[in-house]
Parts: sequence; C-alpha cells; structure tokens
Amino acid sequence: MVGQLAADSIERRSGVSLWRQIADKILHAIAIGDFAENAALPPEVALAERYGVNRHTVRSAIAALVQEGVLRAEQGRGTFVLSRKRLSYPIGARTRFSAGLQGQALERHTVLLASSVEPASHRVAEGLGLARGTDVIRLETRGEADGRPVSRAAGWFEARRFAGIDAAMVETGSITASLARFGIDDYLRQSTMLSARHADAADLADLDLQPGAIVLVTVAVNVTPDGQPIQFSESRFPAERVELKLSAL
Amino acid sequence: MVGQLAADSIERRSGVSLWRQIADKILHAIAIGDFAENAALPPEVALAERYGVNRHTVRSAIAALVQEGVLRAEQGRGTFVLSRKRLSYPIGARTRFSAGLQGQALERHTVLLASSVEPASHRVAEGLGLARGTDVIRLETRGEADGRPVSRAAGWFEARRFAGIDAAMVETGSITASLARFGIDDYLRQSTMLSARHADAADLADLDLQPGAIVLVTVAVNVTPDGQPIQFSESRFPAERVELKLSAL
DNA sequence: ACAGATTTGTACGTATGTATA
DNA sequence: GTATACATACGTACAAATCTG
Repeated sequence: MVGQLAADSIERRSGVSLWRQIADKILHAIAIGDFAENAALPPEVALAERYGVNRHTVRSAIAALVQEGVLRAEQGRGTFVLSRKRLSYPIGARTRFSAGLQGQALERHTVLLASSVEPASHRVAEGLGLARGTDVIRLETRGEADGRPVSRAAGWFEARRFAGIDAAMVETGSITASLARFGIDDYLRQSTMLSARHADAADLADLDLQPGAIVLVTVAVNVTPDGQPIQFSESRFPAERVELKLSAL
Repeated sequence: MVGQLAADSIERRSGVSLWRQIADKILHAIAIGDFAENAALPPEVALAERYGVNRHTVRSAIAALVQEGVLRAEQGRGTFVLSRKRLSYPIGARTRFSAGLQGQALERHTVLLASSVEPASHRVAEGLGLARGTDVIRLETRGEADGRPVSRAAGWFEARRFAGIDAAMVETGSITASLARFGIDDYLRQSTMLSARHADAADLADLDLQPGAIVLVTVAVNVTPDGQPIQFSESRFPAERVELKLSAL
C-alpha cells in the first residue's frame, strides 16, 4: 500500500533540495497514518517514479530519515517505519535494571555477553579508588525488555574482592543478585556522567540498531551505603527506545 | 598539508566498503595528529585522486564522519576537523546555567531569543499544575560559554504570576536573576526527563551545528522550596560540546 | 565592486554487488 | 536458481557558497 504520497507538491529550484522535500513528504505520510509502525515503504524505484526523480534522490531522502531514526532500511528486504514508543529508565540513588522497568515491560532480564579480567585503566582505577593496573573483572551485559535490547553495559569490579562474580551473573541473571552473594545488600549511585553519541559497530550489533542510531551513554560509580566504591560502569541506551528519568540521586 | 594519508592499504572487494575504509583512514590520520583540531582536510577531489576513487566515494566517507561528529563540511570553504573538548554541565537539585559552568568557561551568559504568551499545552499545564489552556509566558533562550552556544532552552512560566519576566530576562540576562524579581530567592529541580535525538532545523540554526548533530534533551520542572511549580523547561544541549553531570537531585 | 577560481552540494545516469524472499 | 530490493561505486553536469585577485 502506498497511501497519499502524491507527487504534486515537489518543486524544483524552490530553494529546498528535492531529497529534503521527499523526506518531509514521507514524514508527513507517516504522521497522518498512511504508514503504520513497522510498515514497509514502497521500494526505492517505485518512490522515484512516483516523485519523478532519480532513485538516488529518493535514497538521499531515505538516508536522512534513517539517520533521524524514523526509518530502518534492510538490504534485500525493504525500508520500514520504526516504532516510536520509548521506555522510561529511572536513574537515581538506587538504580536497578529490572526493578526500574517494572510496569513498563512484562519481561526484563540481563544477559552476560562477555567477561574478562584486566588491569584497571586510568578512569576505572580512579572511579573505584584503586591503583592503576590493579586487576579488575569486566562484565559486558545486555539488558532486554520484552525481547528488545534496551541497554548495553560494561561493569568493572575489583577482581580480588569479587572473584567469581561472572559465574554468579550467569546463574542469577542480575548484577544486584550477584553482588548480594558478596555480602552487598544495598548499593547507591555516587556519580553519573551523561553524554550521547552515534552508536559504534559494537553497539549496532549488540543493541540491534541501524547505522546512524544514537546511544545515550552513562558513566557511573556505585558505592556501598558507607561510601566504598564497588562498581564502575559505562552503559549505553538506544535513544530511540529509551529515555532516562532522573530522580533523587 | 596532507600528512600520512597514504593510499596503499585501500582494498577493493575486501568485504569492507571503500568509503568506510577511507573514513577510517581519515580517523586514523586525525588520531595520530596529522590533522589538528579545526584544520582543513584536503579538498574532495584531492582525496579522491589520492585514494584512486571517485569523488562521491570520498563524499560518502566524509558524510559518515560528519554524521559521527568528527568533521564539519562547509559549502564553498572546505571540510574541517571538529574540536573534541566538552563542557560538563551539572544537573542536580540546584541547576543554574552560569554557576554550573564556573571554572570551565571564562564568560557565560544567556541571551533571550524570543518570548511569547500562549495557552499552556497539555504537558506544560501538567508540569506546572495549571489547567490546560491557562496563559503561560514562553522564553526561548540560548546559553553561551566563551562565545560558543552550549544550550537552547524553552522555559514556560504562569503568565499571571510572572508578567514581565521577559523584560527582566532582557535586563538581567539570567533566569535566576529574573525570578528573584518575583520574590523567588531559591528554586529546586523537581524532575528531569532525559533523551537524545538528532538536531532539527531550529537547533542547527540556534546552536550553530551541522546536520546530523546530536542534541541531549532535558525536560524539567523547577519548584520553590515548598514544592510550588514555577517553571517548566525543555533544554537542548549539543552532545558534541556538552556532557551532563548528574549530582544530588 | 566585480570576475574568476575553488570547494562543497545536488541531481542525474549506469553498472554491479549483496542480501532476502 | 530467480527475482526483488537495498548498497556501493563509477561517471557527468551544474548549482551554491566562499575566497582571491
């Protein structure tokens, strides 16, 4: 189905490039409901013919919309409208993955992607209050809600104190539960730095994103209630699927 | 100056597209210091000849790097390496523009871009605890640090209570100082929602960004110490120039 | 102030590669 | 295997913005 993608109002030498006009037409068509979420757009050649432009001009328009997070293009399959609903991920004094998404997703869990022991880099050492080069365990995890990846995190823990936390993570599927095995019943978020950037290749793969997607990046230190640093973490959230709700920290 | 942009290792039919290989070459050249911040890259035609590819292939590589926030292309002038230093903007219980950037920029100020009176939209009314449609004053401001735009914000205030706040803003150049004229000596951040997206046309113009740039978006409500909502705001920060530091909220 | 050169942006055309159905 | 659909790469031409003499 093609809907109301009329070619009439495409104007040459109007000061607005053709590809931008076509991108705006597609946006409008989506806005008025001509294309539902996850619906396929007509193929590039069909759109090109419809608008009376070259296929490359349509490609420029689609590329812009992919980049803006509106469409997803899949080689050999087609171009699809992305879903726009976002989860609201709370960040505060007690930031917990599963508890935070309660009520927003039926099923939440964390999977361990990789783990390793490595010498602490400068920023990890500083965050954990260790000497640079001290052995730390790195856990790479992915958070999923209702089957969709919503976060990708690297967490660093002092290796001597938390030996075996990787195994605990595999068993329990939860950082909080794993820490409990080491006698950590409670922990607090000490500091959080927040930035945003385009997803890199690893983000694209692990979070199932399209090139050009944006990730929100938090760098945080978790401490015990008496202020002892236990975890340094860097988390990436796909901006198209998650927004962050900052609460009392 | 062209530096070490050698063409030798560009490989066809290697499984990695030519434009990506060239983009990585340019990234590497920047990383090893062949191009300083703000330095101009060789023109597209020169790069194309150097690598033995078509100009469009170089353009694809440059487009990717512009999109990743590494380069800035200016029609008629050239393509330049972007600066990578970021300001750290604190967000917490007492979030103040100028005070927050103290020590990071010599000169900070806020300019009023526009102001208007309008009926409160659903989300503004909800944030301020007003009936929908109540008149509110909207102030559009831009924050600058050392001459560079670092934020663009829309703030909404109940029109009846804060009549003339636009004039106060022009005079004082500060939201905090303007609120003081209405007897608000202190105010706190009640809630903050955080997301990220690509900059729209207005962001590009007001923040002096390139298409494809990312903005961090905060939506917040400020309240008096006794909990009365006084300001609803939506702020946009260019992610390439600003990161957010979350503190006690 | 103007003309010409330089440099990026847009738009077209054509061919071939790669992934999916 | 064939057809479809997006991806890459080449080529050409001209427009628009900027810089230079």
